[in-house]
Amino acid sequence: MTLTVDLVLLTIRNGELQVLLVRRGIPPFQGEWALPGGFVLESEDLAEAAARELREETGVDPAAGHFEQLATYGAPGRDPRGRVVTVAYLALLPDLPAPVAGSDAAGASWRPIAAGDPLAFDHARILADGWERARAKLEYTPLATAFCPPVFTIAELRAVYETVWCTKLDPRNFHRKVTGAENFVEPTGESTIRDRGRPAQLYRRGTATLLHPALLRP
Amino acid sequence: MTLTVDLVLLTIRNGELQVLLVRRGIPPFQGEWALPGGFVLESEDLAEAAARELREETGVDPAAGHFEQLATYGAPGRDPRGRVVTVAYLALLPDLPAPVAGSDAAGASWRPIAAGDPLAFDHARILADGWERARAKLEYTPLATAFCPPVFTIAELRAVYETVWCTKLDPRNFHRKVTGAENFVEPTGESTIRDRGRPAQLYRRGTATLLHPALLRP
DNA sequence: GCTATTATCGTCAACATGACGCTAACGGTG
DNA sequence: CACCGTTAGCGTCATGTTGACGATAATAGC
Repeated sequence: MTLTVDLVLLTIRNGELQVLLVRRGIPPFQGEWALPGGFVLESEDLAEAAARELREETGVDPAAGHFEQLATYGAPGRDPRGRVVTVAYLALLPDLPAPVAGSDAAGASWRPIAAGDPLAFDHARILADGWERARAKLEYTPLATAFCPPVFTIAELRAVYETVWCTKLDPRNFHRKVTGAENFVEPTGESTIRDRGRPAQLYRRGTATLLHPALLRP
Repeated sequence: MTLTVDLVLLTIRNGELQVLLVRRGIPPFQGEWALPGGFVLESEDLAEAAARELREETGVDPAAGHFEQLATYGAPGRDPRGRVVTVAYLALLPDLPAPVAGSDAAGASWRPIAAGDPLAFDHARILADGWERARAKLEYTPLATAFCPPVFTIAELRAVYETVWCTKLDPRNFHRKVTGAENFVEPTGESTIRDRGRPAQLYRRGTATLLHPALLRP
């Protein structure tokens, strides 16, 4: 029985939801895209193994965004080489200035999730589950901020929702909802100009862990 | 690397939330309560292994209630005998007329979850996670019906919520909410007398898989 | 200045919710 | 059979949230 961890790393770049994929260097599925992952060592916890892989493959500090266990996949035929069970972890990360360089898998790159690249093993299913988990968590938790840098505008936060949900949201209602929710975001007092138009206030993450009431998908 | 499945089987009996526990016959933790579970066979999927254990330990058909993967636990020291990773499954079951008899584990019995029995391994944590999952799922899915027999009254459904959430709900508002939600429950046309008082209509599960809007905990 | 653009505040109707009054329909009791 | 305790189910009302959208503010570019 072989146990691995696989990572669904999501981020938002260029206004698209992207996922970190690696090109497989060895069979099976050689040359195809796959989720990054690796073996669980004898002495480490599952979350540790996932965090280690995250650092190795991307140089990213797991504390930068959000990190949670997604699900475990163990269908008998999922790896042609034998019985491999994998514990999938989901991470939501801000667009990182120091990405994949200098890391283990030079073949790793951010790919638009909507591109629908064919994936090795059952990774398409794992990715779909991760995306759905992310969509759901945006509804009832303030985790959208995990996609944002430490300081951000309400419009940037709204773009996260619009990107993950593939919808458009009313800027005025969104602003009211987010600034009205207890401890979702807190103002820094600063303001900035990101695009054209009136300067926007800057916010940082609040202390809330749940959104009450939820911000439901349209 | 040893892989097992453990089961968090919840049901409501005598107006209490109860969990199926077994007395361990062998060390470690001999004589203590533990969640039922067993090894995953080479040829079976994880959900299959969990369903097989469910049948073996309780004689219950997994289709009777609701069944889902909960999470995976693999801290290095969680089993003193060596590295054992366990995939936990959660089942919500109606109060079954033909329970544990004639099954594998004669030592299995339903225990009130509130009793706070000390559990072997990290099973207290797994049970707590399962209970919390159940509480959360009642909010935004119609899964409360999984605790009910095929036909039930609104008051019985309300008792499920009150038991799992440890609260009291207003019978009138609950009735309005449940009967007003699309496809949560559908009337059978029959009515019955369960306690004292006016006879109640009988309902069966509807086809909905999500509750919209949610039924939030007070 | 003037315009395009974005941020933020306000307004209003529709809807959902919590609190609670009221009537209906039973069983039990004198 | 009248009466009462009990539970089911309907209606009402004040309150809070949401969606749609008008209005104003503050910037860049021309």
